[in-house]
Amino acid sequence: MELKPLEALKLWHDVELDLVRDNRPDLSLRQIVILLTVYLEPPPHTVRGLAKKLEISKPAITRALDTMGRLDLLKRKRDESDKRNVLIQRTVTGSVYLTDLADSVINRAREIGPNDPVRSKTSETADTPS
Amino acid sequence: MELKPLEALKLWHDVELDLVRDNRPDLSLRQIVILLTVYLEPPPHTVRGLAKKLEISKPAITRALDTMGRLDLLKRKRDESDKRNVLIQRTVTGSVYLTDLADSVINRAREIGPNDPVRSKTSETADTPS
DNA sequence: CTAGGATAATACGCAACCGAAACGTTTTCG
DNA sequence: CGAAAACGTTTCGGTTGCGTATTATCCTAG
Repeated sequence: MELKPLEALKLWHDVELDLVRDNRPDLSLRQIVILLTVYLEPPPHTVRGLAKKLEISKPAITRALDTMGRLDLLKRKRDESDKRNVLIQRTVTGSVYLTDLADSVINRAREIGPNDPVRSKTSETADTPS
Repeated sequence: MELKPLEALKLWHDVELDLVRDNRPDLSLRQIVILLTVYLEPPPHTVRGLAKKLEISKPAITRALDTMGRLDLLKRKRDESDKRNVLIQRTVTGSVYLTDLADSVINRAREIGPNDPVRSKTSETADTPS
């Protein structure tokens, strides 16, 4: 898939705008990366494993699990074969969340191609003061 | 441009991972949206205009301008014709920041197409405990 | 069965963010 | 003029995030 710089930035902008407006719980960059990793890559996922792979500190992972667990975006489960480990698992709510994200990316990407990158529907809410 | 759900999520994941790892100053979702809007849409940009368009509160815009101004990602300028207004302007540093972001999106998007969505180079840093 | 290593969680101090409300300045309009 | 509106900023109280350092629990060797 080929993109020009302005198209790439517009895509990014449009999707992030969807995220901001739909005011879902606003997750930090780290949290979103963790969530996506858990859902995209094959289990098992542990705190240490995620910390190493994503280059995020372990406490940051733990806190992210606290927050996203509270939001039911994923859940913890002790590893019974080695009780030091915590396995991070997916939830239905998390799947829905990411499905929505994927939809946003797909729809915004679809608009990109045959479009003038400058004037989209944005000019209807003018940025200039009245 | 057409994307499948898994491809969309993988693209999002990969780019966000670039952002986390390159540890640039980590901007919040709102901040990135503000930054992108200022650079993608034609000026002038005001606090009130951005707040309305992005559905973000005015104090949040002000704080974002403080932070990103400190990082030299954009700058303020009083509107001389109406001194109540503050015009938000671009900077070289901000352009570089977004150019890097665009590069990341472009490169990650290029990898998407003819690729197996499951096993990429991620498996070399195994997520499983040793 | 005890010492050492590994894992996740917690404590602490700090910084940043948020929304609502209040404020100071500038412009507009009666 | 003087009052009202518009604009951006600041203040307030509260929440959340981060990293470093420490703790509690569990496994594994010797």
